[in-house]
Amino acid sequence: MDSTQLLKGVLDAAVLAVLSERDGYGYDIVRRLREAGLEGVGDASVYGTLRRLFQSGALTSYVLPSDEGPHRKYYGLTPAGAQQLSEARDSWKAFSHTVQGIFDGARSAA
Amino acid sequence: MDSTQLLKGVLDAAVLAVLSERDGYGYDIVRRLREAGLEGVGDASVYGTLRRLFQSGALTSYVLPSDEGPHRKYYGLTPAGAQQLSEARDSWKAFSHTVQGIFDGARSAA
DNA sequence: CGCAGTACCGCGTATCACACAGTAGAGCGC
DNA sequence: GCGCTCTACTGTGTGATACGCGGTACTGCG
Repeated sequence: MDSTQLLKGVLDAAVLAVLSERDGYGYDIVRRLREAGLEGVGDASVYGTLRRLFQSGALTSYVLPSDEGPHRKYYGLTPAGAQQLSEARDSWKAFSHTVQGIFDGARSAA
Repeated sequence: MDSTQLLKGVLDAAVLAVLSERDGYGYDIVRRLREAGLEGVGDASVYGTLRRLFQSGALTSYVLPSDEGPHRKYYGLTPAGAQQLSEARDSWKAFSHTVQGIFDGARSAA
């Protein structure tokens, strides 16, 4: 199974969710997502998502120097981002419920 | 929210699930999926999915005449298809659990 | 005969995650 | 000082796939 396709439409929300806990920068977010179970997530995917979310106004960003490497570009949720997270969460809930229902309706390989 | 993206990676499994109940033809499957809650699913998406699944060996197909319209191309699961459904179901379970965990970890716009 | 409903395709498009490669700063060993 | 590794960010091209739109074709009805 290719969870790549499953990820679509969820990565945005996952990034927003992770950032709602606390601000973070790209490299850090990748780590956090992987620790959360999205093990296969590619770094380029996350950076791309961050750019998209930022451009759509869901995120703010500010750069801070680091003591162990190049500067870090931190991202945080805007109110619009928080709302988007909320909506994504609702969508996810409805969608996952629907899909679950379809699988439950299927008789097969227990 | 665009459930289009969420659908990716799930439509295959949804079609397999619906067919595990009983064989069906394209037009019918579209209706069944919509009734199951996937309201926005496009017919072309389903036909494309059926073709793909058939070519990958997950489905068999046979044509029957209809008394109220053109012929119908019925599809049914092969053993490989049943197994793919089973795997997809497992993937879904793990994935949805992970995503749920990420949303639960987020504090936000309750 | 035209029209609606059923049934099936094909083509072009958009989105999105990913692999891969490249840039760059900081600290380490030699 | 040089190369190496780790941290950190970015750009390009590719593949998968759902969708919109349009087209074909058969049936029954007025």
